[in-house]
Amino acid sequence: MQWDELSTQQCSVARSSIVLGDRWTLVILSDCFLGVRRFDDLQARLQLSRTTLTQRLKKLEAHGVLERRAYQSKPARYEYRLTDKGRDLYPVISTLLNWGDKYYSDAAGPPILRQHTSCGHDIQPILTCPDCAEPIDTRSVRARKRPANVDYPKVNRGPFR
Amino acid sequence: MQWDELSTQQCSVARSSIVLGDRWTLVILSDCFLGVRRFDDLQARLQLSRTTLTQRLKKLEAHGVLERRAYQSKPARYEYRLTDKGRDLYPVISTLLNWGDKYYSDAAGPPILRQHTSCGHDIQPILTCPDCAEPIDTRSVRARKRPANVDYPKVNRGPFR
DNA sequence: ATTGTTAGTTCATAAAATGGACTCAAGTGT
DNA sequence: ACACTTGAGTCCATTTTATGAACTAACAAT
Repeated sequence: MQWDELSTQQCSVARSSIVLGDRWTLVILSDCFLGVRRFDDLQARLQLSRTTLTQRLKKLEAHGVLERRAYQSKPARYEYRLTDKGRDLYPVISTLLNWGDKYYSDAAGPPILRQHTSCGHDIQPILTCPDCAEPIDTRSVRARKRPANVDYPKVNRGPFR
Repeated sequence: MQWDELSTQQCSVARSSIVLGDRWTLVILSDCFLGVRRFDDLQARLQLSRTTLTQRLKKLEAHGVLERRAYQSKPARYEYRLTDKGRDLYPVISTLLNWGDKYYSDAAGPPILRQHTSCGHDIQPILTCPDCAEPIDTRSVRARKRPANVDYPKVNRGPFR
């Protein structure tokens, strides 16, 4: 199977991966969350080829994660901004950051700190249950297919029922 | 810059991306969290080429995310299991799943449900502050470089101070 | 008139991904 | 005894992507 046919899978991770599971894409988004908006800034900071950057930005725009908008007209210049859909990726980037902080920091700790503005602490956000507020990890969750429904395709993913 | 030189960046997302920011890697891990352990099962379920799967598994093993272990010896057969470091990626996969559920589900809802075993609800875990327990999004966190320290390299990442 | 800035494109080369066949070491069926 | 199957890969030719360096268009500044 080709990489981009993966979207046909009934799996949200697979579908998300089409957009995000590419070289450079996650780092580009990370920079977007840090406030970088311009082509040349992204290129200079990430040191990826301009060709690849162009392709990634087009793809992110096509998927509605970034919006390309003119910030001046003579000459026409464009910048890239996160859409609401893009901003909804914050938890993904944030948990990825947590993991990198835990396993790849030097002895001085994480290079970038995140301060929670309302309580003032430097934090590593955690996953919790929206119902009971308990912290969530692998073992506290059980995955299962959604119930069969005549009107919708049967879910064929998962080694379980 | 080549993709794998990205690790030299002082950025936890960049460092994590070397391991995860590749085609197929996130979906492979997703399957691992669902309990898939064997080469042929992964290959059949994901429909990626055997060559690519081999490379990805080797890389994940090299980075300590998966462990390759024999489950029988005549003939020798191996399976792949998440290590503790790999299990720590659950929040990344889980938030990715949330995002896919939100933007790519059909009208019948998410194809796979996650039940919180302790409270019984089907949930989409959320990010919260470990100190004050408030939900976290982009706007509630301010990023900054760690304080300068003579013994450690200065952080050169980030468009801010 | 020349130089600089920004957001790209073009093109040749290098690196990855793909698909299909093949291997190796057993185990199973007839 | 002989063919067939299983599982975890490897090998190789072809196709697809990525890389790097140079180039362009549209203006602004010196």
